[in-house]
Amino acid sequence: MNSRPAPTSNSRAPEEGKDNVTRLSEKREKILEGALRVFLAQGYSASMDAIAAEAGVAKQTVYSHFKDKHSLFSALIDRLLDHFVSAGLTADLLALDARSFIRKIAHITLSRMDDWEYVSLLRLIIGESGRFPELSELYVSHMVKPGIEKLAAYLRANEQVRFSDPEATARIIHGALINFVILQEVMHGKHAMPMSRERLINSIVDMVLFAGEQGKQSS
Amino acid sequence: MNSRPAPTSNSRAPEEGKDNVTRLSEKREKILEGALRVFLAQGYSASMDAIAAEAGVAKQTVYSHFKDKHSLFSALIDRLLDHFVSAGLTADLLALDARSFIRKIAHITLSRMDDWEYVSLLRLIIGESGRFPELSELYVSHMVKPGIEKLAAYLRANEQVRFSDPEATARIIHGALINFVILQEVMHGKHAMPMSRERLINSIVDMVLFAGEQGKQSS
DNA sequence: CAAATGCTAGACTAGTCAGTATGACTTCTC
DNA sequence: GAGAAGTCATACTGACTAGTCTAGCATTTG
Repeated sequence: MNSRPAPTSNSRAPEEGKDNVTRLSEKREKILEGALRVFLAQGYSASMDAIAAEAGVAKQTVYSHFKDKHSLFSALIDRLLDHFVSAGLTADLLALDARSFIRKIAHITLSRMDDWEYVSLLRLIIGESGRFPELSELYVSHMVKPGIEKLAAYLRANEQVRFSDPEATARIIHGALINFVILQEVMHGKHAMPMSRERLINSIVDMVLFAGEQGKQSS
Repeated sequence: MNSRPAPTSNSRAPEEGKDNVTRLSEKREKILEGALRVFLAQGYSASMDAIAAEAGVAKQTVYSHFKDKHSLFSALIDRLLDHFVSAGLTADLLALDARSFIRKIAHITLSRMDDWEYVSLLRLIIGESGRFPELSELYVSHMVKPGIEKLAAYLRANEQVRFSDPEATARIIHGALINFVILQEVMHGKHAMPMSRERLINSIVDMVLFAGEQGKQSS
């Protein structure tokens, strides 16, 4: 026993034309991609063997790039958060009129319902917010806070509407949208309580604009 | 070695005055209470040894009442869901005027932020909604759906307000409230983005009433 | 060529965990 | 008092896991 198997022809492609730095981060990239699939599917309890296998990489290689499981997990979540942050609301939206602006924001937020990675990330961050409070705080401060602040800034600056408390109003809009994502997709509620995105968006837009109109009259 | 320790004086209180059924369910109750504390604190990955210890019961006793870990977990979540459902909105609230009604609903919903068990349950159900979709569906159909339907029924029936889509409006109110709980407590966002409950509630009430008022005028 | 670096497969350590088995103790019922 | 039912502490099995170690292979660099 203990027969060492025939050394599998360890063929590695030449990979010419790539400098050291690129090649250095190549394996790291593969590991993060494998970890993404496995962690998002199975949660933090996923095994390091499964991650290495999914990444197509030896377990030792994982440990040569990341100190331990916690580090890998944190690095992955950081990366994912960065990825989704960059897809936030851009400056050109601010030129839109109030109705179009809110519609657009709502559409962008709800479009993430179709993104398995986003839905799984949401579930993972909320689920592990007990064990990894620093990650959920990162989510709040990097994704939620800037989004709500930008929305509030728009509501405060726009001439067409006036609210007594734009920050709270922004939270209501955001909460209605994110909770829809959580309820329908994260918690699989779309069968038990179906509702089209358009219906929700229409109601939000109407409600906000009515209230913003009223705020102007009473000022 | 392998010295069997002196049989600890297995003193059991007489427990007179309790019939068989009561005594039968006594251990089960202790197990569920221990499981509650441990599962809510550590998630599904908590060990059965830890649960038995927390319940003050032998592990074998746990397995004599529950087939396996999954059964115990499901039974516990079922029970917790029942517990929180019963504390929902009661019939006497329906007599309130629109402003008071919405305030009351909001206060009740947000008061659960102070309940460690509720916050942990929310985190647990969302976090395990990948592994246990049936539990999150139970949460949706037993807690969320009835609540939103009652709220929508009120909004539809009340003479003081009129909405083009009461169901969607109810979802907005519910989403704004629950998301506040998730953001502030479940995800520990209350330090990064503090906001008083009263501010949120005032904005929700104003927004809904303005919109409900407008809906009447345009009909 | 020779050293260095990064990788691979696989064995290994030390520990945990779900679930089962054992044998003894207590209480109730007949 | 005998048997049944429930419980207890403890030990055990088998599987799995995080992380380490070894020894060898491939490529780059000096």
